[in-house]
Amino acid sequence: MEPIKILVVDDEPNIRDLLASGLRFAGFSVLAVGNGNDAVTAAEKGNPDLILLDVMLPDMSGFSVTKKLRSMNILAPVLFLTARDEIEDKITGLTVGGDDYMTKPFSIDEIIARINAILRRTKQASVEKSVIEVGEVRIDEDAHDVFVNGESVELSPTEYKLLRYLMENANRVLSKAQILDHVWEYDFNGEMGIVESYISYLRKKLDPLTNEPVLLTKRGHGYMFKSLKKK
Amino acid sequence: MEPIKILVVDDEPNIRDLLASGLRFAGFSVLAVGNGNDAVTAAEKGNPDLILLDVMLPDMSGFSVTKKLRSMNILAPVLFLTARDEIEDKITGLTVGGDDYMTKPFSIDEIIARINAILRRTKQASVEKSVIEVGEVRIDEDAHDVFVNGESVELSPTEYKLLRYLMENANRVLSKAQILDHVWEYDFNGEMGIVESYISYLRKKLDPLTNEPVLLTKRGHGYMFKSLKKK
DNA sequence: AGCAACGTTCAGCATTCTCACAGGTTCTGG
DNA sequence: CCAGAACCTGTGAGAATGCTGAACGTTGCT
Repeated sequence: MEPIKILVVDDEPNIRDLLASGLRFAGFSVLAVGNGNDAVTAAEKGNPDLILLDVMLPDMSGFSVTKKLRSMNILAPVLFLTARDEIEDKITGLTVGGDDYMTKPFSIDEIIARINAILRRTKQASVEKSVIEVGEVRIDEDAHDVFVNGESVELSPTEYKLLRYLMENANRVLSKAQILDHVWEYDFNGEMGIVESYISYLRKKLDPLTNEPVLLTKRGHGYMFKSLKKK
Repeated sequence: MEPIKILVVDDEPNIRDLLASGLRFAGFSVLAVGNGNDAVTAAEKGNPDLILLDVMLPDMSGFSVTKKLRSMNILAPVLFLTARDEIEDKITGLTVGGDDYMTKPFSIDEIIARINAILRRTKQASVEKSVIEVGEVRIDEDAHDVFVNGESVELSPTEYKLLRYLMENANRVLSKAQILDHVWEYDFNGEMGIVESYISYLRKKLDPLTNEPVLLTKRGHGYMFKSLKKK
């Protein structure tokens, strides 16, 4: 099976590397460049399945890059990255086709979820299903719905992301640092205690509906989503 | 089968030697350097499978090293080492890919376990399975779960590490000094009586579930995990 | 503006863990 | 068979870790 190719375009090396290593670890084949011209060249040669494109680039804007690509008949969907206070209005018009956009700062897991969502929509086969089901809990990625034994559960955005990350790694201990790095935005500067808080929130919502606790504390190591049956 | 190559980067010679000899004995091919510049050079030439990287280096931080490596397209996973008080502030963002981190002081066996965990997740080949099974006892390294004849047993972190070390060396006598060196943190300066205590704890938890004692005392020599069947 | 939902920190509480110690038990050499 | 060595294990103090409710600021919605 061919790996899915992603072209990452961001001028900040930190963000670029963060994205590259995160996406590579998630199984994508990644090519990363730092400006618009290189992006066009790389897209032409590399024929990526998706382009992760910062809107603010040193030489040309992400819009121009997209326009140029389209005129060259390169139709890979684009996931735009933009700072929170930058022009959200102008972006909305651009997310035609399969495109989408995200604001910085983001969490790496959220980026991957969006990428998968886009690829799913643009009829790429071989992309994982939009439903994650482990034991008694089921998540619908498209609708952002969570069900426990058929009963719907309302989760806040952060609760949802945390649960998804834990379920994607079911039956594997995840340290608080790993959870923080994957679920929270990359510029989060707080304490790990917040993970404990959110684990607590999730338990309060999930445990009344499950036959046995699904979120286990592995003292000294971290947390684990447990299910008897394998995924 | 090619040995797995590890690059060790730490400026304290004691720690560096401890790591190097411990990892060599565990079967890895080790290259050890003392600063960030040498690390970059060595990584470039040596093409290691994993990098053990102290965050505090004399010339540049572990972050910069990683950044430099990534920009050179050296994608070996990194296991960061950091003092316990440096942890809380700047550790976030480190474990995005397959990376992980550990706090100093550590135990050498714990380092090896983490290395294997990372290698298991990145390259799936040629790395031992995450399950250690000897006789009636089974350990799941990913979940940190312990089963005796199918029944789950709850162990504290130290109990778990001790049991793992004994099982990795099943049917071989281990002296208390060896156990102390492998299982306890390298700056532990207590008495060996602690080993006796933890052996006792383990027996109290394991013996009720086994058909015959698995932890044998070799008076005057040490302890041994015994199993009739070979692993 | 007012309100509700959310994210974040913090402090107090509870639990668990580590480790030392000490008295008891088993083993071994002479 | 005795004495000393080696080992076992209960007790408890203090530390580490984790849980949770409360408070507060921010954001978005009506």
